[in-house]
Amino acid sequence: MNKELAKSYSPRDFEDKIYDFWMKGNYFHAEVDPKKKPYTIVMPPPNITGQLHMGHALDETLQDILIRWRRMQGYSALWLPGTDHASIATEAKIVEAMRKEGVSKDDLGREKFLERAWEWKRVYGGRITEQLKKLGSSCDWQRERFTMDEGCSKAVREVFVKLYEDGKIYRGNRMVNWCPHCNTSISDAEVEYREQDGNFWHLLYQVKETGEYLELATTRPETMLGDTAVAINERDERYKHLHGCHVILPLLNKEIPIVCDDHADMEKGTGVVKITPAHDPNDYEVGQRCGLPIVRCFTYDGYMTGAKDVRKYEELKAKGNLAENEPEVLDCGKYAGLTTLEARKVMLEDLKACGALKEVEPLTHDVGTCYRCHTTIEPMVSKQWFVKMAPLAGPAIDCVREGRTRIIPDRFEKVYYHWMENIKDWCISRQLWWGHRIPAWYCDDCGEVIVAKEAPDSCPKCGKTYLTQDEDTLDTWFSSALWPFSTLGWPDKTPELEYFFPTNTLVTGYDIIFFWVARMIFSSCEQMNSQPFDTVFMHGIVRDENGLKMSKSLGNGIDPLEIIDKYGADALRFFLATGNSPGNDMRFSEKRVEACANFANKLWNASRFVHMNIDGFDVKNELPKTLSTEDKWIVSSLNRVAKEVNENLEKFELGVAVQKLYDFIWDCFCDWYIELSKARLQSEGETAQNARQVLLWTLEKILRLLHPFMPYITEEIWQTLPDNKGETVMLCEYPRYDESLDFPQAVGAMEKVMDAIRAIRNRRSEMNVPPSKKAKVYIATKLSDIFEQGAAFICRLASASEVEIAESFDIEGAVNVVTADAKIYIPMDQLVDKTAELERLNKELAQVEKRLAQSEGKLNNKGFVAKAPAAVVEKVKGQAEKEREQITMIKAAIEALK
RNA sequence: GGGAGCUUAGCUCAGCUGGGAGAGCAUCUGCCUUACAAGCAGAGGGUCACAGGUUCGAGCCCUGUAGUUCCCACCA
Repeated sequence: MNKELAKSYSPRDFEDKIYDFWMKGNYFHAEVDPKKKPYTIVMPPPNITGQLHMGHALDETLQDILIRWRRMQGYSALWLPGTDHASIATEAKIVEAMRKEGVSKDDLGREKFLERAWEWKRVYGGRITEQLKKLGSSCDWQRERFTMDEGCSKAVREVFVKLYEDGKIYRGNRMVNWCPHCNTSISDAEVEYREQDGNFWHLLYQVKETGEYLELATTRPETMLGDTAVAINERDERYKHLHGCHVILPLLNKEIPIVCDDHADMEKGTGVVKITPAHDPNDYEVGQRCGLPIVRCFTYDGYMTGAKDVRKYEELKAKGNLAENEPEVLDCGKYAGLTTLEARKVMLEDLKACGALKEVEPLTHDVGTCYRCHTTIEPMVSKQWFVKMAPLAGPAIDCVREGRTRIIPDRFEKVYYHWMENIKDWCISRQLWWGHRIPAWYCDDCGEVIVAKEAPDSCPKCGKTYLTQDEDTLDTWFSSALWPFSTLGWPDKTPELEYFFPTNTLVTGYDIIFFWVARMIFSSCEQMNSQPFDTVFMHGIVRDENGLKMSKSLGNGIDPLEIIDKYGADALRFFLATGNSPGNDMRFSEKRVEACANFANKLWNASRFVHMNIDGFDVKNELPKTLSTEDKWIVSSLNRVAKEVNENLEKFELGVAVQKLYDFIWDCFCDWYIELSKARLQSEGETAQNARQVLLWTLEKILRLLHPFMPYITEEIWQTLPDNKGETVMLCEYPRYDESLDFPQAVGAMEKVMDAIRAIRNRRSEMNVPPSKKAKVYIATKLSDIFEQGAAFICRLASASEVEIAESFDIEGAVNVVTADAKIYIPMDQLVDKTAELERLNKELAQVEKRLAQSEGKLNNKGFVAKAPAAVVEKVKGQAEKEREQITMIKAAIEALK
């Protein structure tokens, strides 16, 4: 590593090099170590199709901060990385790429398609992980996993079989969300509702028995071909006479019954509802209750069914292979083969023509769309695999309610409960090829269903060997739900699992609570009988500079890699950590990234200053035996900031922690301590040597404290410091509060002197006196010791030529400054504008008097004195005392001027 | 329809269990004070959305109102 610090801060020159250094040192690797406490984070696995975006950058940064911090605290800190196969997203990309070549999935066949998919994974799966490295992520790459690797696949089969054997997984025809574009079922969680303009089409169905017309409304008239009833409410007086009657379905002239069901709400519309059990979730329920046939009129890829579809159904029927709830298929005749939307148009014209369309009423409503392609979801009855949620939800709710898993911020716990308490069975089968194939086989001969971890040789029922595996694959989230334990070796009993599980912190965005967090919790409760992690640390999303969600379609995404290239990874990380409060969205701001880079630059230059002064001397990285007041002040301040940083990290208030550090490094260390040290550094002997040691010691602690946030620059600088213990700052002990390093008296004294310096600077600045013009300063104070000690600083930092200290002075024609502990005179005769000075003094007097009035108001308030904590009362008393003194001093100054 | 968040300086946002309103950027002033002009020293700028309430004391707690964003929900 470099022993020299470059002249200027240029992150590009060293970030990659440092990462290599860490990798070579194997510092990210965490071992099972009984001597240490484990701390584990499993990385939310990015999709293999993914490109690093700001959301990842935020997620990874927060995790890396936590893991580096815990590692430095001495934990065996494991950050386990990996990627997700993302079945639906990846398959869509591959299909799209194939389409451009004019090849379809069916052309290729399953086997060839999967070869191609694995090739895709090989090419792109590593891209995202390489990008993560740019951020400085200290993951244990030796333990990197993939949701479709052998271990994870084994875990998937294990869980599937177990749940099946427990009766918690079943297969059947149920209403599911069908995406006609992706050509697969999706789970409820994968449906996104979007507002769309539409219409209520009011239709008239004639009652066969009475000849009257029933009016009903629908937003999807094309489903009417699948109507198998109309429903009314049993108590609805308007329709009592129609119980047991029938209506004639227009266009088909088919007779369907009028049924009574509570789903028909008397308050809504006409109180009459058409019932399409095959294409509407509610109607499906009504159909089940009333024993209605299910008639399907859409194909699974979004067209109206026709003769061909009917034929398939008939074939199945002939074979006796119709399952429970298998929908009948309708030949839609003239509409067959049209897309559902085309059919809607034509049908509306036909309905109008036959007088069945009474009215068109425009409305906007929320329409379910596929979260991947945003195609409108078609609810369809289809044969799928489901996880029974009722037995899984209870323990998962208890897990959070009893605090075994804590969600931060806790308002998300409510969201979690609400979802869990109302959860329906989880449709886990997908009509896709890329994913974990469902471990179920069907006997071609007797139809027996065999669910097993490995492919069976023969049918256990009839002994025949013609078995066909289920064509479907599992929902991607089925495998990611097992991530916290499948990655640690489960179902095998590995030492890693024993040691690192349950994991500690899960860091993720609130947008995947349902997809992932909730499912990990119930899966872990079920399989491991334990929480998967003790804390979920939620963050928000990163929006663009205008507060809009970054998205591909808007083209407003900002590439983290470009930002890193421009400002360095440390600056980006620092930006993402600053102002981040749990669960809240944040806005990206290049200006602020720049400000963070400036901060890095500041630290860089401060380090150069330290080098300039210690190079060539034999300086130990330890505190000297005797500390001056300013040494004690900086040591105490550092010590206190270490405390605050640790406390805030414990609370996951990374934004607060990082702000405290920023203020300390910039204000306390750079702007004050370095300036204060200059005088001593120019002297000789022990005085200078002590200053060098404190500078080095403090800087080194600063680098440690800042390391989790800005890993690269801290390492680069640390490597150049003398007297280091160890090879890398990332394995140094993280500073903790140490009572023996707290010097309250010195801090108090230093602050009084700093107050005086600020006050003098302030006055000079108001009067536009350039620093080059020095002036003698007289300080009237009762605390002469403190100011004697601070005199050199006042000279240096407040442009004083000389400082004289006494209890009081009698000076005319001087500028006055009053602090809480001193009255300061600066004789600058030629600069003193008597009227202006009087004006200013009067203004100041008014201000202090106002404050005194506030203080006295409190103290005269019996309630306050009686009820406020003693410490608060004392504080106000002290303030009032100082304020009275100040008023006396200011009044005296006014008198003197007159 | 239900739920949640947000509303603080010109802009973007912090503000821990209630105890004298903060940062960054922007604006203005003065400085090349040899670590840093990516900087230093200062200044201005806020009825903490509004209205009530609790309290000795409210940006913070409670109730209501308005605006805004998001989540959930089968509204035909």
